[in-house]
Amino acid sequence: MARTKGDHEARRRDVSEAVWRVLAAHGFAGLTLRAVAAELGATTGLLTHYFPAKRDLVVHALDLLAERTASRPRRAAGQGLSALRAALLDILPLTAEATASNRIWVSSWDTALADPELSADYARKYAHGRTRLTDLVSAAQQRGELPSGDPERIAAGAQSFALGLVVQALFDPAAFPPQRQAELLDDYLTSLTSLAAARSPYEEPPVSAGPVATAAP
Amino acid sequence: MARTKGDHEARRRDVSEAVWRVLAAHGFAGLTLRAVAAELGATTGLLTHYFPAKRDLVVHALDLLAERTASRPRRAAGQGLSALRAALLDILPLTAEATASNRIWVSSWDTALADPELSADYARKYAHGRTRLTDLVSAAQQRGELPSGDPERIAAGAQSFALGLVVQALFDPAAFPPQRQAELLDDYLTSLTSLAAARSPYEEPPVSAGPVATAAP
DNA sequence: TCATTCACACAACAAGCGTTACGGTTATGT
DNA sequence: ACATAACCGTAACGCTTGTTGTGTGAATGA
Repeated sequence: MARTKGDHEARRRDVSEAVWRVLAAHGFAGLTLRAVAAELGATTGLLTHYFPAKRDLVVHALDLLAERTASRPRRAAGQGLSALRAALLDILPLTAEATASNRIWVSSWDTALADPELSADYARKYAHGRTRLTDLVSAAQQRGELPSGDPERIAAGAQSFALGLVVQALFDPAAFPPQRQAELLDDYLTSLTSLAAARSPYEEPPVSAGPVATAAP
Repeated sequence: MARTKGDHEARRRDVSEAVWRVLAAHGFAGLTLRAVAAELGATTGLLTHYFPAKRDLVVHALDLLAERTASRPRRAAGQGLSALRAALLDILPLTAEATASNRIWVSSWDTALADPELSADYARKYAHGRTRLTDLVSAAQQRGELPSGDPERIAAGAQSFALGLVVQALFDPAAFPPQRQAELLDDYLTSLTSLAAARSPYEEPPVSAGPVATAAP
């Protein structure tokens, strides 16, 4: 029935992997059907056979990347705080593979922010990640490894920290080798650990203070 | 000498501002000379008159954005920890203008990561920001408002936190309104404040632990 | 075995891109 | 007042892009 005895879906995976390679090397600006075809050692005919349009190609590649990232072998996690640490480490570009994934991910933000539908999709995705982290924070709190405090807020902070570290490490891998990333993360977790349960020991003026006005059009 | 009595440089600023508007609305994928010209109410002839090529147009727009961001009115900063807080707040998308700037900035990461020269430029830029933060951290430490500890590391952590919060706020402005961003930042600063000077109260296996191998090709 | 169907190469398409050339208009220096 | 040069609209160029159509060889099912 087919030249390659091939699964239809398996070929689509091959194509998506070629998309990843092109994206990791040249970004979205360099993502053309011909570039993907060349990377695959094929022609655009193959691509259009498996994907009706470029948009579908990209969507499938990103979906597959997310899925694969979610289901990739995660590091051995203990319980409580240790599990939180493991989850955050799994986000960081500590390996070549994770670096490529993160690079693609960061690159896709341009496209995502320009498309409201995609943007909402991403927001949902990050919100989901936050609830996952929230559970881990709660568990760590119940074991007494983290002081009390709104677990959702702590999780949001942790996600911010990890996300920002990803970006920095991508731009300056020399300044942020794996070990340093882990050190910085541990610094962060340590500061969470020793956080007094009583809120804010110092008082500051509200955000709107200063010469810059608060948002709102 | 000219149709508009115009400063040459002033017109170039006008053009760059049109570039910002197009970028904020449609991202780099939607940045075409014709789109910029339309946004400006002019034609591509004007653009090519002021910029020899598209690349120069983009570079100038981003340079100007960085310059303007650096020199925009900053919120009243106190001393020490308060100054650090102010500097970090100035990064966040708390105003409509800052949101647009950050959105453009994040979008440019795709292009930047694909170009080694630009990438190095960005890395230098962030490194510079880190040294600026490092000074603020040192000052806060000398006033006893922050526990001792490598100020450079604390600054790197703070920058990561702010950067990640920027990204989250861009994708989910509803979940991260200005006040919440400030709360999360204050949470972070509070945790720094109460950080015990003695290092890491908990012990963990090294990074390379777990099923995932460490980087290095 | 023969018709069919899948898998893909190949080639051509229109649309949109950055860039270039040109020409008319307007303000300026002399 | 006149030459000059800046300003910028107009239009065309060649190229690349995503997409479409056609054709061919291999595998399949009857």
